[in-house]
Amino acid sequence: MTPEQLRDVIRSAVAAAVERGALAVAVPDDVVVERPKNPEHGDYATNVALRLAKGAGRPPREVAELLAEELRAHPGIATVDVAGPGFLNVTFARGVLGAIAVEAVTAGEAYGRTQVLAGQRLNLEFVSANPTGPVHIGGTRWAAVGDALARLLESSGASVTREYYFNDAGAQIDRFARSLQEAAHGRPVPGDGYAGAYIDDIAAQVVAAEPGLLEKSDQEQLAVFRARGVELMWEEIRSSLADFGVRFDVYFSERTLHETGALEKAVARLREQGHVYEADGAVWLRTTDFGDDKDRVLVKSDGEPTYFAADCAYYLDKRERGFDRVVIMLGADHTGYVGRYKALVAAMGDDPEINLEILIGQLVNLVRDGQPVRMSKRAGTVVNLTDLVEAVGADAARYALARASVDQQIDLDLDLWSRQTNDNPVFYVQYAHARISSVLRGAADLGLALGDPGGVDTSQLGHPRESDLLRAIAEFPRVLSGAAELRAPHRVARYLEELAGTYHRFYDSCRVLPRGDEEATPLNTARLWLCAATATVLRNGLAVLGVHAPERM
RNA sequence: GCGCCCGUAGCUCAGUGGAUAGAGCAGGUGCCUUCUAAGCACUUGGUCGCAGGUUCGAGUCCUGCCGGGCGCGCCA
Repeated sequence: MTPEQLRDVIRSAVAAAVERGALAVAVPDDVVVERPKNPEHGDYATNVALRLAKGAGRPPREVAELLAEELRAHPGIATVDVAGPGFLNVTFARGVLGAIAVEAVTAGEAYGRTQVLAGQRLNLEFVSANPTGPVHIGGTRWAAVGDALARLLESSGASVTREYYFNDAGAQIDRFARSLQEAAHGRPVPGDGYAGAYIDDIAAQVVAAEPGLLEKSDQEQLAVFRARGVELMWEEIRSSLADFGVRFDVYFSERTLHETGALEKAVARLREQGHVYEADGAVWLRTTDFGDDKDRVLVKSDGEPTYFAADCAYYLDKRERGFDRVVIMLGADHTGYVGRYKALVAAMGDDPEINLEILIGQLVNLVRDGQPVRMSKRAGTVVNLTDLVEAVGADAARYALARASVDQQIDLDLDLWSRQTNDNPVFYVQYAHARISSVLRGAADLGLALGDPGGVDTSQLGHPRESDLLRAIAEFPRVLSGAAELRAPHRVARYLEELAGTYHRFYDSCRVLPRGDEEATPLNTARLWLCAATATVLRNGLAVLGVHAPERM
């Protein structure tokens, strides 16, 4: 029996008590079933009696006793105790918990998937780094977290489009092109330009591809550096993300918004809605009508559209593609955008509480020798995605970035991570998987197979460490759906660390394979299923985080 | 000044109103002739920033204060 099934059983017990007139309450839709920390509190506990007591006008313990009586009649439940202020502590009958191992193995890759977000069409935008340089450390965090979130949402039944918005228009592209041009001529880059080895590198590639370029007119040179430079930078970004295991469904170019008249269309729509006005020679959106701090300029007095105007057009485009909700991940340095973005959605006639979700993540600080690393583009001390992957490997990098809450600033110690030792919890988790793989190989060598699911005697699994492991495995679907709803991929990582620990402790006290020339017993087979189930969950969980589950370490 | 995030063990951090607040690392003591010791057991370490409030119950919710980070352009 899974916790979800127990929840239904408890709800039925409440309904039955109401039915026979023993309890006068509304049957709750949601019943909380939790895994008690203290093993003396049974396999599962519920606070349902505490919650119903007030409505029933009776002491919690009395309500608990009533429900306990109903629950005891269930064949899968061995004991029900009323404890403390009115908790119900439930212990399953022997073998009932063990069935979870069979369920996990049988479901395989599907174990943990739910339909809690079924029917939701989501557009998830993340990274969206400008093509004027490599993906920096902050963008790398969003790559790791955003990709994990996308997988998490999908595992809960949502339909997700991963999107990258790519700012290939505007002044920063002009500065980028100018920087390339100066570098190609061996001149120092302009003060407001971009510097670094990658600029020299791309400049050289552009020149190599366009013989005679440096003899052409200034305007012609700039045009070529702009077009080819962005293209090359773009390829580098995409390939570094691909090496990181992150792919997007849509790469959306800002330039296309300018070229297709989408900006004008968006401004026209906002004007129709009556939220646009002109002042000081500029065109404004009255975002203050929707809670923003101040109104925002759409078209500057020089006639040029603002970045915000492109945002409006981009939102309109997403909206017309039929998404229920537009989710955008931004760094903490973009917190100021939330207000205006909500306002633009409202001004378009949509509901920002329903159609928009902005996830703000805190920044990543780098630390070396316990001292903060001052990053400077000009000094070339920027650490980017590729540097991080080279230093610690993609698995460790992704795991490290995804295991922290996005609300938490990360201090990434470069020395620590480049040591690549077991300071890194990813090894702890991966090691558990490798260890299980080794046991399963050993079983195969002995001619031991899992066999038919119906042939397993799950009642063999009664050791406390076995029960711990089964309960941990049973949590997985709830961990995934909870993490998806809370947009908190780090919960998956933390859960996997706990599961790995639970397995290591099981392994330490429960021998899986028969020793020497012993005959295999039903207990060996049952434990083999338990191992396989654990491996399934570790694989599925690591897959959500985009981290490999090695068979050997 | 205003807005958002954070403050939990020596360090880095978990903790969706539940019972005795946890993990990894660091420190100490043990455990490999048999399934991977990248492991396990035991152990040291806490006024959950401070003060009020809400309730059967608060690290978690509310208010105020203290401390740290980020943001408040006709930049992108």
